[in-house]
Amino acid sequence: MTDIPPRTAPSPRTVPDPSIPADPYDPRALETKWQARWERDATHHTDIAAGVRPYYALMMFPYPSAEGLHVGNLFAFTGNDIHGRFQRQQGHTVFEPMGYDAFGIHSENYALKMGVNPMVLIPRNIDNFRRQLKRAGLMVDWRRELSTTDPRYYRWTQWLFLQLYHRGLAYKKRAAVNWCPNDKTVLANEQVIAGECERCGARVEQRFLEQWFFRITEYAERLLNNLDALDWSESTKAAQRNWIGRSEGAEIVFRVQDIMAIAGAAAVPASTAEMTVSQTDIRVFTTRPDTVFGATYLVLAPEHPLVERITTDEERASVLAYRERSSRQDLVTRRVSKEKTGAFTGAYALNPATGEPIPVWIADYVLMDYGTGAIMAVPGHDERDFEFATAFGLPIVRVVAAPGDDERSPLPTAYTDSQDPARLVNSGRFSGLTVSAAKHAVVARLEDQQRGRAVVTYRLHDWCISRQRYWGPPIPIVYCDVCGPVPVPEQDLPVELPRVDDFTPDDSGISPLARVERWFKVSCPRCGGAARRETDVSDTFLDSAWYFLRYPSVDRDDVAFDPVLTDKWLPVDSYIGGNEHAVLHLLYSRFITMVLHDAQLLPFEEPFTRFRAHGTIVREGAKMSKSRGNVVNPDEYIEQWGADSFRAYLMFLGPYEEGGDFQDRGISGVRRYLDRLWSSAIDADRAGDADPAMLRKLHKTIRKVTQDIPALSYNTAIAAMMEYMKAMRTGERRAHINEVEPLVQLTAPFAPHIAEELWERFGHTRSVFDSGWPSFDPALAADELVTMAVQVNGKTRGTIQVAPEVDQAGALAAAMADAGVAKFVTTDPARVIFVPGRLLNIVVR
RNA sequence: GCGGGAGUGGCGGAAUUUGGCAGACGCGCUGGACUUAGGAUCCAGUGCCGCAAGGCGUCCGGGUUCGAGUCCCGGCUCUCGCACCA
Repeated sequence: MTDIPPRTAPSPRTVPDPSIPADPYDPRALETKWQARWERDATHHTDIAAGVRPYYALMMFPYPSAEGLHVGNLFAFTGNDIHGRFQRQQGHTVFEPMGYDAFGIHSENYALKMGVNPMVLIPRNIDNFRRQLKRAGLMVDWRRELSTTDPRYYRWTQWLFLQLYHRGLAYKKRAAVNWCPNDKTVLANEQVIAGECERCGARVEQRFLEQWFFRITEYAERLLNNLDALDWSESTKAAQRNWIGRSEGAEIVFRVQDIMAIAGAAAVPASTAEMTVSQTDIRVFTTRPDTVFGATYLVLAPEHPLVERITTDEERASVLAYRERSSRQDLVTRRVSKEKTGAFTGAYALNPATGEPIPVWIADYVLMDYGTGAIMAVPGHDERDFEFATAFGLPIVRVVAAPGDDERSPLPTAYTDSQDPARLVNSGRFSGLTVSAAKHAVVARLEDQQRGRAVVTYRLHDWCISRQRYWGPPIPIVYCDVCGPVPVPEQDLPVELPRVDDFTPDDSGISPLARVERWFKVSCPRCGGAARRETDVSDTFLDSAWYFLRYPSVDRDDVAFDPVLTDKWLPVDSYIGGNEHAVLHLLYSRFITMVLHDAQLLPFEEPFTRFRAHGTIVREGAKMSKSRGNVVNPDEYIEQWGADSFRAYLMFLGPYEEGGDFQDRGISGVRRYLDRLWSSAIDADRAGDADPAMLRKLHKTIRKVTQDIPALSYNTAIAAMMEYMKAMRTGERRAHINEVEPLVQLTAPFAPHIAEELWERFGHTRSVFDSGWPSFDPALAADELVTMAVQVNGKTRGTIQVAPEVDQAGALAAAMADAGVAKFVTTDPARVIFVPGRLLNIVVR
């Protein structure tokens, strides 16, 4: 910080300085006073059971890092706090809770580094966070604070797991995970930065481990469709649509030729509802079934289960070698190098459209976890297939053409147009059809032949919720040799995390909890025999996927969330948070809410009625980072300028939903505003009447602020108040109390401490937040005279002061009386454009 | 590649919803007042060129219109999310 702090108290001098008021604005003293007063008077306590007109104003709860509160946290919380305080002044009972998302790998890694159990560290971090948050003057009901690491909380996280388990939405399967060979641990996706471990920088490997999953894909369609009706930031909805990644297409069956010649394979046809599938039929997914005549080969993902069965003896060695090579390659290098590699299996499949045999390849450009893990390659009309076919000399056939294209000439590149002028060629009876018509026709034909069907595929995967780590809620499952996996009975929850000294992850890929025998050795809840606990813990995102349900019921140990309170407070009226959680947290929360709705535990299926993503703050044009050393420490600024100034500056520096540039110098502007508010209020004239012109200005300001706050246009709301302040003080005039008092109420959400103090000094005994909100009189907010722009041929040549209801003739007369205008009007106007109250345009030829 | 957002003074940003005085508000800067002093406070000015009259100005190029930062067409740049997704 380079700025000189403002003087808040008289300097120690022998002669009193007359320019320093006897009673200056002293934010430090006053903020301490009011924070204590709020606590004493329970000003911020929410009457959960009996409060009227409930309004749930929620912000994403923080991860309590050891570094303390980040300015980004405070930006988010302050924005929510202003909204909440405003709603309270509108007469709502506002609930603005705070909690801590304290499980997870961040905390655990930090604890490992310090060599202290996170059970010890986390409470310290939380204490520090709470101290900082209180200093910022948030309207939080601290009695309802929660931490996800509290057994009273995660007991219900485990309960939630069981609800999904009982509904068949939790299952276990082997899956690829991120493995850091250096830290010997599984990493969450978020812990992998550009293919490297975020802690040590080692290249992350793929490992296959048994994992617990939630069947979120079963909800894909609902998660997608509901978005349309949600009042959420458009960018967030777009990110979710993107993530869900719905695509319409077809599944087509290719029969592998000459099955009996392949050793060990038995062609036993099995019939499904839609089509006949034999054990070596290859199902592919395509969004372009219209191009099936151009499918000149098939590609399977290297790890596709059919590979072993169809590979011929001659090709076995090279196929296995390729498979081995690609499995060692981590996902990231695979993405970086887009060079096409692959191996021929020796097998051929019949193209159901042409009847021709086409070769079956494996290649890592086909992903096992999307579609069916197999594609029909149409090199003529897909860029990747074109590259592959070129690299391996496979045939390229044109089956779509624009008018005028030579149907026989070789394609220089893949022709991927599927819009109107493009038509099918070389496609038998389908030639001549448009792409969209052909899609339907081809699928219909394949359905008749039982060789295909229309399907919808999603990019969304099932949610892997298990973590082979220590710092999380243990998954409440017990494995019994006799009974198999048995859920822990609800009355036995929580399954408490044992306190251990050594929670270092090891090379086994198994949770550190697997070393705690006294903990995992249990008897089977069903048969009483010897059994073993699940030693994986659940993903942090599960903790945060339901916390908003817990706040109103946080003092209840008999239920996760009380139905009556839930009905009263939820869904959340206003949710504010960062767009970095646009997909994971917000999608998981929606999913969990839908599941609980289906289980008839919640009357709604969307948790957040309104969501707004706040922007990010940069500093002096650059991203804040520890390495740059340009991180804003809220404590320092609050110390120097006061919490009120800091809050107001954060809200003023840019549009809330975009964030902005934190410039150290800028904070002095809002501080000056508060200084002036202070002195105007202290010196306010209590005799006589307010200036009518000023009252008109006041009512306009009230209208502007009242409209801007719900829209989160905090920067313009503050600008409007500053503008009013300037008007009130022009020519060093003394403001009348009736001009200042409502301004204090308007300022209150932004700068609560100073507002309370001034409100009290005005003689009120109750909190300014229970004083209501100034109303504006539209008649008063309207001007007596308006300034209209006068243009000649579209160029502004002057302004006129007229009554708002003046007609065209009146405005024209007034305009022509203006010499500056008249001199441009040399002939009779050819035309006059009149916008009442705004503008007059005189058109001369 | 797909999708979202954005380009406006020296700087942060208003006005884009509904086409109607571009630059609100703040920072910074300039001048002045008060003052022993000022990095405090207060007053005035501040888009660019020009003594002025006036001209020019919202990423670039077209268009619609009496009138375009705002609408339409084409392009450029930045930014965020997803990405060999078939």
